[in-house]
Amino acid sequence: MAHWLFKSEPDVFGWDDLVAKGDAGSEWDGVRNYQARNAMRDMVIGDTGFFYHSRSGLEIVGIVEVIATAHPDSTATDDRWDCVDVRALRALPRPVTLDEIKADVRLADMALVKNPRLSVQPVTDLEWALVLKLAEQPST
DNA sequence: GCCAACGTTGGC
DNA sequence: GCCAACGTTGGC
Repeated sequence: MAHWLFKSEPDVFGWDDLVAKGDAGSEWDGVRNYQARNAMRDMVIGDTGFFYHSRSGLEIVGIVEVIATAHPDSTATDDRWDCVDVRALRALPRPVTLDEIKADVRLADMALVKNPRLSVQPVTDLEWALVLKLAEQPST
């Protein structure tokens, strides 16, 4: 199973909003960027992803699961845009901040750091494990 | 709220 | 097909 990272502004659609959707989850709609769309087209059911709060928060707060593969984005006005469905799986033991990620040399290549504007991005197995490990350690 | 960085658009 | 102009994103 591959790993991903989904970004959203908590003021618009935050972790709590996805949790509120329950197991039925939600379309990850509104993506209008080809790289992000292509990432979603590569997802399979059961893939997991980090949920990151951009703009305010700047931290990874939870883990989502892909529950439907790419299908047309119901909010799109043309047929270029696809999206997947995701549901909240669990919150991290504690949020992992962007500052922490930047401070860890092993995470310096994360798309989150290198290409902050990409709203849906792949995460390597190593990055995934390292972020989870950070989340399990008390904040320093 | 500002603005740098990036992606997209459209005139040529 | 190039590239200037524009709009959007997101860290600060």
